[in-house]
Amino acid sequence: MAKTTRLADTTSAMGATSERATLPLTGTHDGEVSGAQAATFARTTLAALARAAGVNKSTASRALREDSSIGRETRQRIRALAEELHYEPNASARRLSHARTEVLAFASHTFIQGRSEADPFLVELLGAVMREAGEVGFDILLCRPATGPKEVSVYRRVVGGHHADGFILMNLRAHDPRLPYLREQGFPHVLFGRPDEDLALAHRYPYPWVDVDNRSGARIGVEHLIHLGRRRIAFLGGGDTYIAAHDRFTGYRDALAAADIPFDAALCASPGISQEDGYRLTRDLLVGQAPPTAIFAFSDMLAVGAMRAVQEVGLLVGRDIAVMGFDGLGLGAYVTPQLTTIRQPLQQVGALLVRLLIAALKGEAPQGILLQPELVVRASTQSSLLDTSH
Amino acid sequence: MAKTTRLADTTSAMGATSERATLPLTGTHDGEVSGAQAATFARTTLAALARAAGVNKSTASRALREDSSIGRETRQRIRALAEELHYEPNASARRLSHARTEVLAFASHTFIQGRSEADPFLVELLGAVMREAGEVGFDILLCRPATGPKEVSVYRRVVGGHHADGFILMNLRAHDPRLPYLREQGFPHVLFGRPDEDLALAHRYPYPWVDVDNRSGARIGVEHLIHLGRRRIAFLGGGDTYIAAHDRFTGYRDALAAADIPFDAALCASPGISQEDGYRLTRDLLVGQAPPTAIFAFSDMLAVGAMRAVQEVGLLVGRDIAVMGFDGLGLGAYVTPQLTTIRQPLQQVGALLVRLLIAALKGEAPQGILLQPELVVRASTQSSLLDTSH
DNA sequence: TCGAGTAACGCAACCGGTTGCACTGTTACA
DNA sequence: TGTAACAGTGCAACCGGTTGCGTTACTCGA
Repeated sequence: MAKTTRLADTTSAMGATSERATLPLTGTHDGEVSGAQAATFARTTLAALARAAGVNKSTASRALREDSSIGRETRQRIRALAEELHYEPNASARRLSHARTEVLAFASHTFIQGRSEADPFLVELLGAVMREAGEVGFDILLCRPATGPKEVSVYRRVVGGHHADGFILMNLRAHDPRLPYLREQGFPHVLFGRPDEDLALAHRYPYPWVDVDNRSGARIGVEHLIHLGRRRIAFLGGGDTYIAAHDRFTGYRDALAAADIPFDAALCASPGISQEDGYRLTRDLLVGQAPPTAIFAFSDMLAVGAMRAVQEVGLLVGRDIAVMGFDGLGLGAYVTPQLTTIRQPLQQVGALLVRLLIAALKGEAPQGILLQPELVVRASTQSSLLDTSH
Repeated sequence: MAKTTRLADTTSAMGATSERATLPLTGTHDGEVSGAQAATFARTTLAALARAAGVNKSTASRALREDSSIGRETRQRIRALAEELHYEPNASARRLSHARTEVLAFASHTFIQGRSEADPFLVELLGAVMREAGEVGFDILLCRPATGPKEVSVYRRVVGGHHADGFILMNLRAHDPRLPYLREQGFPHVLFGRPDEDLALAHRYPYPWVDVDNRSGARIGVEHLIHLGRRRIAFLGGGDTYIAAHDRFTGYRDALAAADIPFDAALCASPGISQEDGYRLTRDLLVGQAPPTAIFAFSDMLAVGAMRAVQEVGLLVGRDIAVMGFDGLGLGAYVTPQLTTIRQPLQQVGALLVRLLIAALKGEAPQGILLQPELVVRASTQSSLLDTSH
C-alpha cells in the first residue's frame, strides 16, 4: 500500500518538472507537509522557556550561560526547565545578536581530486581538525572553492556573509591571492603552510601558521636514499604552484649537494599531483636513457603510482628501484611493498590549526609553529625487507 | 573618531577574562585587534545599501531577489550597487527571518576510524555530496556524533538549534534510534541505506532513502568467486550492527545456496570494520584447519588487510587465495595485486541523497531509490592477471 | 471626467536571541 | 538610623535581514 505509493512517486519525482499535475494524491501530500512543518516550528524558544519559569527573557538567557549576576537558585531552576523542555538555542538568532558564529571554515581545492577520487591526505587532516574543533565547541563549514578567477568569490561569500568566524587555509601557493584578501578584510585565519617571504614581508604581518618542515623532511628522505647507496635519484611531482612542493624540491637538492651528487634536471618531473600522474611520470622516466635507481615522490599518492609503473616494467621496488613518498598516510602501509615515507604529524597539525585560529579570534598575537616530520622506513626502499612482500 | 569609539567598545567586549594583565604588548595588541575588528564590522549591510540607493530596505531586499514587484530599472540599479559595494547578505540574519538555513547536516560515525585513519569510503561519498550541494546552493555541516547514549545529543543540537534544514544519515543500524527521533521531530532527512522493515512499518512512514543493493552485490561477487572454481569462501567483517553488513551477508549465503555449497560458520568472521581487523581476522582463518580458498570481505579496507595477511604467510593472492572487497574505492587500484571489488556508484549516491533531501524540504513525498553495484574484476581474484603484479 | 485597477515602493512588525542600563530589596557600614 | 554598595531581575533596544500590507501615482475603460 504505502509501498505502491512510494514507487509511483519515485518515478515522477525524478523528473523535476510538472509533477504536481501527475500526482493524484495532492491532498495527503499537503496534509503531510503541514504536519511536518508544525512539528518543525514548535520548538521551544527562549521566550517560552522564560514564560514557563516566570522570569524575563534576559534572565533566562543569562541563567543559561551561568551568568553570576543571576541567583544560583534561579539558574538551577531555569537550567532544569530547559532540560525538561528540550530547549536548544536557535543558532541563527544567537549568531546574529552575538556577532559570532562559532563556525570555522575549512577550504581546500584538493577535496575532490581528479574525477571522483578523494584526497586521503586531506581527509586525515580534516578528521584531526574536526576532532579539535568539536573539543572547543566549534562547527566546521566545508568549502569547495572554485578554481580560476572566481576563486575569491567563495571566500567573499563566507567572509562577507558571516558564515564563519575564521578560515583555515591550506594548499598555499606562491603569491596566494587569498592571503591579501583575508588580510585586508581583517578576517581571522590560519594557514597550513607558511606564506612566501615576499608576502609576509610586504604586509609586515605575521600570519598565523602551522607548517611541517618540508625542506628538512625532503632532505632527510633523500639522505636516506643516498645512505642506501642510491645516486640517481628522481624527484617526482608536486607541480610548481604549491609552496610545499617548492620546499621539498629544495630539500631534495640540499641532500644531493651535501653528498656531492650533481643535480640532473632530467630526473625531475614536477607536473601533477595524483596517483595517476605518479604512474605516468615514472613510466616516462623508466623508458628514458639512464633511468633512476631511486624515486623520491612529492606525496604518497604519487609514490604509489610510481610503484605501479615500476612493477609494470618488471622491476622490483626496493631492490631495483627504491621508491619513497611523503605524507605518511595510512595508505602507505597497505600497499605492497609497504611504502617508505616522511610522516607528517597530521593529528598535531589539525589540532594546532584550530587552536591558533581560536587564539586569533580572541585577538592574541599570531604565531607560527614549525613541526618536524619523521622518516618511516619500510619495504619500498629496503631490499632486505622485501621478503615480506612474498 | 567614530573609529576610536568603536575600538574602545571592541576591546572591552573582548575582555572576557583578564588577558589584559598578562600581555605586555597591550598597546600594539589592542591596536591590531581593533583594526581587524573594525574591518570586520564595516561590512556593508542591507540598510546601508538601501540608503546608498535611496530606497527602503524592503525594496533593496526584494530587488536583490529579483522580485517582479520591483521596477526593472530599480532592480538593476540596486544589483549594480550591491556588486560595487561588495554586499553579501548576513547569513545569520537571513536564516533567522527566513527560517531556512540552506545547510545540510552530514553525520557519520566512521569519520574517524580507529585512532587517526580516515575512512576513504566516507570521503568519496562526502565529496559527491558536497559537489551536489554546491550545485543547489547548500552548505554542508559536518557532524561528528558521539557514541553511546549521548549519541542523540548531537542531533538534538542540530535539529533543535536550527543548525541545518535537513540531515543526511548513513551507517544505518537495526532499530536505529536516530530515525524515530528525526521522524518525531518532523525534521527532514534522507538515509543512505534502507531502514529495517520493522521500523518502516511501525511508523507507517516511507523514509526517503538511497541505497545500493548490497544483497545482490554480494551475491554477484560471491558468484564470481564460485565461477572461478572457489568453494571454500570466507565472509569477512562488517560486524552485526550495520544493516548493510547484514544484507551483504545474506547475499553471500544466497550465492552459496544457489551453488549448493554448504554454509560453514567457521568461515565467517564478522567483527570489525577496519583494515587492521581484516588483517587479524584473516590471519586467524589461515592458521585454522581447512583455511578458505577465497575471501569475500565486507569492504575494500578489510580486503586490503586480508591481502596483507595472506601475503605474510607466503601465499599468493589471486592464485592461492582469491580476495575481493566491496565498495570500489580508488584505493583498490593502488594495491598490489589490484583488488577485485563490487563498486558502489558513490557519485550517484551522493547526488541523489542531496536531491532527495531537497525534495523533502520542499514537502515532496518521500521516495526510495535502489542502485545496483557493479562487479569490477581485477588481479586479486584472477591468477591469470597476476603477471602484472611483477 | 471619474472610479477602478495596477505597478512600484515604503512602513513596521517580526525572527529569537544578547546586552546595557534602570530598577528593586537587602545587607553592611558609618 | 540613614545611606551606600550590591545582589538579583526586568525593560527595551539591537543584530540584519524578510514579508504582509498600506500608500502613492499612474493608466485605462466607460
